[in-house]
Amino acid sequence: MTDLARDLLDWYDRHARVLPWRVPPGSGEVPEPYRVWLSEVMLQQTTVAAVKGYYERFTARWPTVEALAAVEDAEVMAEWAGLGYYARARNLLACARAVAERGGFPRTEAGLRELPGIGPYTAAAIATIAFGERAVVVDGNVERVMARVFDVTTPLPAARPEIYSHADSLTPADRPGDFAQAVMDLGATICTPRNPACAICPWREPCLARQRSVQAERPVKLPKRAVPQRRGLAYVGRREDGAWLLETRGADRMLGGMLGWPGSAWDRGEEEAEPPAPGDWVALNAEARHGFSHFGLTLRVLVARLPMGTEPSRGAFMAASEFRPGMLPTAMRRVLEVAETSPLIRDPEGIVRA
DNA sequence: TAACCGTGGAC
DNA sequence: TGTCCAAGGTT
Repeated sequence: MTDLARDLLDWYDRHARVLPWRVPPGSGEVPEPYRVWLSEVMLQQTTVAAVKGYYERFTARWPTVEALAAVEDAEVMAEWAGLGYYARARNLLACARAVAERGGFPRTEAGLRELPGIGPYTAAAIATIAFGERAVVVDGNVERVMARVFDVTTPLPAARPEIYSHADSLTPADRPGDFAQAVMDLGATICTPRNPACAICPWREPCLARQRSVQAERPVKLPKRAVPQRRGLAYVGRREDGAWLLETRGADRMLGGMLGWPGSAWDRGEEEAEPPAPGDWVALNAEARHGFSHFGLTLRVLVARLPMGTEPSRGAFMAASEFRPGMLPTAMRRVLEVAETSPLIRDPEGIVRA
């Protein structure tokens, strides 16, 4: 083991973050593969703070991969709502069912890599954290830490092979899982993107970027292009008994698998779409805005109070007692907030009485 | 390779 | 208010 790895493990033994999916470092305990896998998938491009509540709810409802595998799609998607990147939830279910079918998780990085939603990072992380395999774990934290310690000047993402070899050179055969988590903790708490706390870093002495005072400029990244703006429209229909007209979005669309309001496509500049049911649709003045990772979206909102017996051409009615705004992805929640400024939606029964 | 795929918090 | 970004994967 290198001196750097030893120094970092010593630091980790004293400063490891306490997280719901972790066991204490150096305890000899190993967390269940199911919990490691679930946490790693949730943590893909997502902050620890955002994941905690979702992780607790998922593990409380579904304590094993077999339990999760048996759940209906819609139930899991509703529980995932708000966490984003919904392909993760679709792959999560596909993976759970494959694992349940084969009788457990593969115990090697290569085996894990075959499963849906498990890429190079996640396969390495599960193999090393849950099974103790020596695997080279490279996430955004590791990229930043290695780029600084070795003063990598090649811009990301082209620097990935170089960074991988640096991480490989430091990863020990003993406690490789703790080492991987230690680098990630270092990146999350000390070697942060902005204002790194070099003064208290266990790697402050060997760090080349700190020696050269260029740590703020590492890693070098290629500029990303500006996000375009798109428009569309959404229909929020509510029946006189309070039921909501919703559709499950196709898996090949944006927000695939999630509940949403029927409306236009957003990708062809189309602001027109047939209403999902006959009725007196009223356009509201306010628009719903939402920022996605690669475009901004503005939606016109049309609302209608629909009579009992209405037969929708798109979507289906969901009883008011079954509906919660938390089942919706955030963009659709924004549409709902705008729609609820109209009494037609906010209080359909009041209209009936009037 | 590069585009696509969400969200909320920090600054 | 705008920008950046987080334990990435898929195509």
